[in-house]
Amino acid sequence: MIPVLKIPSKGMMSQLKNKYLIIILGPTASGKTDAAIQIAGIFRTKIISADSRQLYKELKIGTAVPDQRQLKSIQHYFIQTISIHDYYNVSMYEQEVLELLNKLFSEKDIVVMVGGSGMYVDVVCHGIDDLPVVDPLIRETLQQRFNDEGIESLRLELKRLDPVYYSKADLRNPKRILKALEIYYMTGIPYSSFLTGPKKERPFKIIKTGINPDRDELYERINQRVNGMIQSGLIEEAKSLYNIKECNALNTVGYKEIFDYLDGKVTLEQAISLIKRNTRRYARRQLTWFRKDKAIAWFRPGEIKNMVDYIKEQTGNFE
RNA sequence: GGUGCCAUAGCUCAGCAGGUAGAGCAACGGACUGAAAAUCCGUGUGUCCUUGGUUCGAUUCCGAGUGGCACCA
Repeated sequence: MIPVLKIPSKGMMSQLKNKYLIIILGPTASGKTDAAIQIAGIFRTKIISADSRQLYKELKIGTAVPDQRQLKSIQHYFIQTISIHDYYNVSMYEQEVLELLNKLFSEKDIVVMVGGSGMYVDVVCHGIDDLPVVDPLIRETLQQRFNDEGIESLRLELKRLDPVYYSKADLRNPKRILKALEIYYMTGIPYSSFLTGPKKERPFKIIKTGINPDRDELYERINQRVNGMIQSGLIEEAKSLYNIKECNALNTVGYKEIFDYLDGKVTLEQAISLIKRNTRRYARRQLTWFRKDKAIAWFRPGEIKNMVDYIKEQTGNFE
C-alpha cells in the first residue's frame, strides 16, 4: 500500500513566491555532483538528488553516488534512501520532493537539485497526472501474457479498449502498451482519460542550469569514470547483487554488463567496453531529453563562477 | 635492394567481367505521463591513396608514385 502524501496547502504555498529551486542537470559524468556541492556551499543550502538510480541503498559504485566526504560537506536528500526491492515511481518522487521542499524553503531561500534523470526533473517542475496504483498481480498477469502471446494481441486489445491512446501511442514499445492496459484493467477506465495534459504551476521559482562538455571530453570523462568504478570494486558490488540481478533497478548500465561477465557470456574486457558504450548511449539519450527544454542555461564543466553569476542574476543577487 | 600482396565509411572488410558503392561494429538523430541508467523508433556519415593513360564514362583495367604487410636478400 502506497501512503498518500498531502500536497502543501495553498496558504503555505503562497509564501514560496521568493523561493528558488536551482536545478543542475546534464549527461552522466559531466561533473554535476561537484558543481552542485560547490554551488550549494556558496548559497549555504542543501541538495536534492534527481537520479533514478542513486536512490537505491544497495547501489553505490555503479551509480557514482557522492562519496562520504561530499555527503558530509553538504546535506543530500534522495541518495540511497530506498531499497531495490521497494516499488517506486516518479509520482512518488514528485510528492516526496514537494513535501521536502516545503520544509526546506521554510529555512532556505534557495535549494539545489541535481540529477540526470530527465523525467524526475520534469515531474518536479511540471507535475504528472494522478494515476491509480496498479495491483501487482495485474501487472504480472499482463507481463506474462506479453511473454506468451507477444505484443500483437495486446495491441489489438488496446485498440478496442482505449482507441484514443492507441491512436497516439508508440505501438512498438511494449512498455507503453502494457502501462495503458494495466490502468484499464485496474479501473475499467481508459488510460487516455487520466491524461489531462495541463502542466501544474509551482509556487516557487525554478532556475535550470545544465552542464554539457564537448562530446570528446564527455566520452573521455565516461571512460575514466568507468575505469575508476572497476578499480573501486564494481565487480565485487555486482557479485553481491548477483542473486537479485532480475530486479528492475538492476537493469542498469554498469551492473547488467558485469552480470553477463559473471555468467561467462562476455570477457571482462568486453564487459568494460560495453559499459563504456552503453554509458555513452545513455548520455546521448539524456541530451536528447534536455535539448528540447529551452529554459536550460548551459555551461561547461568547471564554469562554476559563471553558473553562480547566472544564478545570482536570476534570483536578484541575494544569497 | 628484389619479388609478391594490399590501399574503399571512424574501425574491420565486401563489391564493381567499367555506369561515382555496402555490411558488421562504432557513431549520430528522435520519441518518451509511474520500473526512465528503462523502453522504443530512425539515419550511411565516403576525394573508393595520389597521379598519368585507355574509354563516351575509371573506385574498378594499365603504368608510375607514395604508404603498409609478407617473403627473399
